[in-house]
Amino acid sequence: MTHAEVFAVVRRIPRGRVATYGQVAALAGFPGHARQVGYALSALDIDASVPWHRVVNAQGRVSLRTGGSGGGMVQRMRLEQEGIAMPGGRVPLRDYAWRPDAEP
DNA sequence: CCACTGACGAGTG
DNA sequence: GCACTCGCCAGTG
Repeated sequence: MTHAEVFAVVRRIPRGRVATYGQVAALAGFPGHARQVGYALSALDIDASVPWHRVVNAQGRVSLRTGGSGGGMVQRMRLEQEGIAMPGGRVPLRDYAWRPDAEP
């Protein structure tokens, strides 16, 4: 359950899709460790070579300090750049959730 | 090396 | 829908 493991999974998230913390943890082989995934991402740099912005919480919301230093705005901006809208301030997971089994 | 410190999730009332 | 509880690990200073 190292940060590297988490990043490896996050890097697999296809563009235009989002994954939840719990999903990433499960795919990394550590179901139930969603929190640690969050801790791992917290160590990431905003310019890191990882699509960390595609990771949202189970409610489709951006978990990082929303409104604080504007960090959350960066994530939202990047998501919209990929065509992922956030009506109501949250991502409609029903439509954008990443489905590894649905990949080509 | 020790202690602190966090991007969560699921269940219950 | 909201408030509260418990379970979890690795990195940083």
